Amino acid sequence: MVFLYNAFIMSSDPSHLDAQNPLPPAPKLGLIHVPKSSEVLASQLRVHILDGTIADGATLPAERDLVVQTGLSRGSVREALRILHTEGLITTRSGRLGGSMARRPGDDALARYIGLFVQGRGISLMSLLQVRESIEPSIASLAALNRTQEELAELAAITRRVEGAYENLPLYLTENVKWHVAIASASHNELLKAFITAISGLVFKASAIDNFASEEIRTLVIKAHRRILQAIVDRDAEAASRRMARHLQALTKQMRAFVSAPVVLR
Amino acid sequence: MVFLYNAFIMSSDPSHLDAQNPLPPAPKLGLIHVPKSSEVLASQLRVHILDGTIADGATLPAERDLVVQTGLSRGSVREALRILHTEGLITTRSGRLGGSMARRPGDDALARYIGLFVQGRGISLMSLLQVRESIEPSIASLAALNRTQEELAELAAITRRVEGAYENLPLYLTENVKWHVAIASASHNELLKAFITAISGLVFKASAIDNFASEEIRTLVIKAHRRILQAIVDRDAEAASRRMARHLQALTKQMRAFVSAPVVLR
DNA sequence: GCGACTAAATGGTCATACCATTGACATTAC
DNA sequence: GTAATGTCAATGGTATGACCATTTAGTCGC
Repeated sequence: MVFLYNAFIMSSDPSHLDAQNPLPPAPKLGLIHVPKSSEVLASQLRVHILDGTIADGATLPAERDLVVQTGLSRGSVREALRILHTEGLITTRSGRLGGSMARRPGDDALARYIGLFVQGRGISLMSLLQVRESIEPSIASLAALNRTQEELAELAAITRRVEGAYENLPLYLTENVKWHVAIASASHNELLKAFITAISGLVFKASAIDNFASEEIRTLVIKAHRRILQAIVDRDAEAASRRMARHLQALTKQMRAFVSAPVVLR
Repeated sequence: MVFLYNAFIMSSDPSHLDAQNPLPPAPKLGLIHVPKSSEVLASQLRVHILDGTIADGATLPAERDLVVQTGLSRGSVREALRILHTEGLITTRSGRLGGSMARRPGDDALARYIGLFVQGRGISLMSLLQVRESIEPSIASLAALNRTQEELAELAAITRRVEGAYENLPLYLTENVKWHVAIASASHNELLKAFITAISGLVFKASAIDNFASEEIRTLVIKAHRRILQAIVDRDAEAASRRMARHLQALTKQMRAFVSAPVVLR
């Protein structure tokens, strides 16, 4: 950047002009964004983490090593690491054998940012439920097509756990979230799974405040779960999608009263 | 933290024991996570930005002011600001009247993290197309229900622009993305809009590399756009959803050949 | 009035020192 | 021998102070 600046000064200096060779017409220059040193370093490391050059779980050089490798100050190096940490691309530990460890972006990181978006924009619970109704029928459909035998066993297990938690409302709600995530896992679409993990978590947090899941509702939910599971067992994608859609419509109907307020997170 | 540590030392010191009053059974202690000072500051500021105490566009105190207000070092303050910047919650400018300006999380920030997730996890184009097919029919349906008169005009305009770019492939592709985003805007669901903005952008980047949009395909796309738009004009949610689903299925079919490779971003 | 210069405010970077945490290794007590 | 204990080195966390770079308000000269 310093170089660019000096070059500009020089080219503006008339003493450098040669009357026989006037300057060529000034090239059109766009806005120049001068990146911060920490951002440059973060970008380089990010590329290597994302493309696997730095494998998942591998440790990055120590901060002081990065200082000598890059020629930057320790503060700049630390800011770069802080960027990557915020992006969920590294974790950091103190102490001997400490350091920064690379990791692939996970559902949790994405869920966190979706949460920031929802809270910061004041997204209503209604909108959240619309999103859920949009994507979860497809998830059920994909799960019916793609589920493995192991996932089927896991789905049966979590379905039973939801039923077993019938009397224990907090447990029931958390198991319920896990049920939806388990279906998403069986869809074998990681992005949809990440979305539904985030959405379900947010709906849970928002609805756990005014706990609205009456016994009657819980009974209906359990019946719906069984029917959806059966469709997935039968590899009946169409039925899985349809039943999931009905299930969510029924739930949304029950939540109408709370639905206009923006989502509040604990 | 220092206090906790000292207290623990003291309670281990036998000279403090009273034979008549033996220590009560040790209370169960969980893992203690000691947050970094920068994270504490970032959390506090984040809350205020998200809940609007620091309004959108308001400028935060200067770094040196935060130093005196918080008692932290400038490095820690800067790391906190770097966290918020990475989260998309502030922008920063140098110079007099510079500083950090609060802003609500936007589609761009969320799209960026979805991009990180997709690239870092090696999500395939097929998966991306599945997500698009999951959510965009619902978006079309909501758009049919919620569109305003102004949005209708905008939709007609962008539809014409796509048609006008028929011969200009790069322009055609970017206008095509805008068409999908415009539909999402009309749905009045900000989260779905953010999702489709991200997904469309990723599909665009991935497919712009092997440009596969033949003339034949473009002709079909334009016809489909018109029919979807008509359903939205007619407030026919069911038709809008159905036509969008068919449209996307047709597109996906055309992309089959490329679909197994992971998404590569430019 | 208008341009050029100056000064001040602010973020960006660097260097250095020291504290805090953690785990390997040696030492000691039994 | 083995387990408890202590020591020390590696590493991240924090603080200070200085200076550079960028941007704009204000001032001066014409």
